Amino acid sequence: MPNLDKQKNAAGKLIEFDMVSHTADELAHRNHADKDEHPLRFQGQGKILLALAQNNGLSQKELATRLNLAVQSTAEFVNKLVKKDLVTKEKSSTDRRKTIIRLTDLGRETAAETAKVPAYLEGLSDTELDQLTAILTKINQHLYEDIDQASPTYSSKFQETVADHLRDWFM
Amino acid sequence: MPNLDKQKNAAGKLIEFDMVSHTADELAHRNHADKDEHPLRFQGQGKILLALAQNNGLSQKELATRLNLAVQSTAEFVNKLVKKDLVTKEKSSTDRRKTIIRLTDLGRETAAETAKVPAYLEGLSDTELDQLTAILTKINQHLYEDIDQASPTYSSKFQETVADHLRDWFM
DNA sequence: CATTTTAATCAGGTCCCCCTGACTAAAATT
DNA sequence: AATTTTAGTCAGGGGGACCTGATTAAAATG
Repeated sequence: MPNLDKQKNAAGKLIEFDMVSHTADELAHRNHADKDEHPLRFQGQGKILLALAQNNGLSQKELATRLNLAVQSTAEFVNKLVKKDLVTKEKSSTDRRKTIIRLTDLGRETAAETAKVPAYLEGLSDTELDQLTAILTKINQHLYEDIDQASPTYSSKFQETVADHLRDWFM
Repeated sequence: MPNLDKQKNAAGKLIEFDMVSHTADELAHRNHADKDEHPLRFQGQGKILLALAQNNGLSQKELATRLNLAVQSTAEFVNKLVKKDLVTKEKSSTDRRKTIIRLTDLGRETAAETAKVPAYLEGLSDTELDQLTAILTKINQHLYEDIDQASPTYSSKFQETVADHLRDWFM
C-alpha cells in the first residue's frame, strides 16, 4: 500500500508540470514568433505532420483512417498545412481519385522539432533519466489498459499509431 | 555529460505519455458522457474553475487580472460556466458594478476532479513516487527559469498563481 | 455637481479541432 | 455500358481559447 501523501505530491508536481510546461512553450513561441504562431501537437494539423514524418506520401483517406478522423477534417488540416508550406498535395498518377500528401522540407523540420529532446531533460542525471523512463513506462502501460477498457476496438489501432510515431526513439 | 540515448528514451516516453494520457481521458469522457463533454484543463473555463476553487467569490475583474485574461474573455468563460451550472453570477451588494462569481456544488466537484490523484499513480511504489516527485521538481524548476527569461514581468505573477492552485497538495 | 475611473456588456473577429450532409469525379463491378 | 464504390470537395455547424473596440452603469474624485 503506497503512501497516499507521496501520491499526492507526485500528482501535484504533475499538475504543476502541465501548467508550467504549457505556459513555457507558449511564451517561447510568442517571443521568437517570426511568423508562425501556434505550437501544434498531437491533434489536428500536428497529428498529420507526425504521421507523415513517419510515413510520407499517404493519401488523405489513409491519413484519415490511421488517425481516425473524418476525411473532411483531414482535408481541412491538410489544406491548412499546405497554406503554411508544410505539406504538398498532388494527384496520384496511378489512381487519379487519390491525393498524395507529402511533407515539404519545412514540414519535415517542423515535425522534427516536435520530436526534439526538450531542454529540461538536459538538467537530469543518467540515473534520473533512467528512473523517469521506467516510471513513465509503467504509467503509460496503465493508461493503455484504461484505453483498452474504454474501447478495445480503438485500442489496438491506437497503439500501433503511437508505436509508429515513437519508432524514432527506440530503434 | 548525461547520456544522450537516455535523454531520448525519456523524451520518447514523455511524448508517449502526452499522446496516451490525452486519448485516455478523451475516451473516459466520451464513455460516461452523460451530458458533459470536454475535459477542460488549465485554460479558459478550466482556469477559472480552478481559480475559484482556491478562492471562491472573486469578481470577474479579479479573475481576469489573476489569470491574465482580457475581461471580455473572462466574461465569456464565466458565462459558459454559468450555462453548465458550474458557477453563479451575482451582483455585489457593496459595489454594484461588480459581479461576484461563485462555484456551485457541481462546479466544486468538477474542480476537485481536476485535482484528483490520477489512477495511474496508484500503480507506482513509494520509491518510484519519490523519484518522480524529485525529477518533476527539477524539471519544473528548469521551466520556471525559461519562463523567467522569456518574460520576467509575467514570471512572478505566474508563479504565484501556480502556487495558489497547488496549495492543496503541499500544505 | 461634473468628470473620470472602473466593472461589465455587446458586437464582431481570428484561429483551432472536429463532424455531418450533399455532391462530383474517377475507379471497380456487374 | 450501367451501376456502385471510393476519394475528395464544398457548405455549414458546434464548441473552444482569446482579443480589440465601443458603450453603459455605477462608484470615486476633483
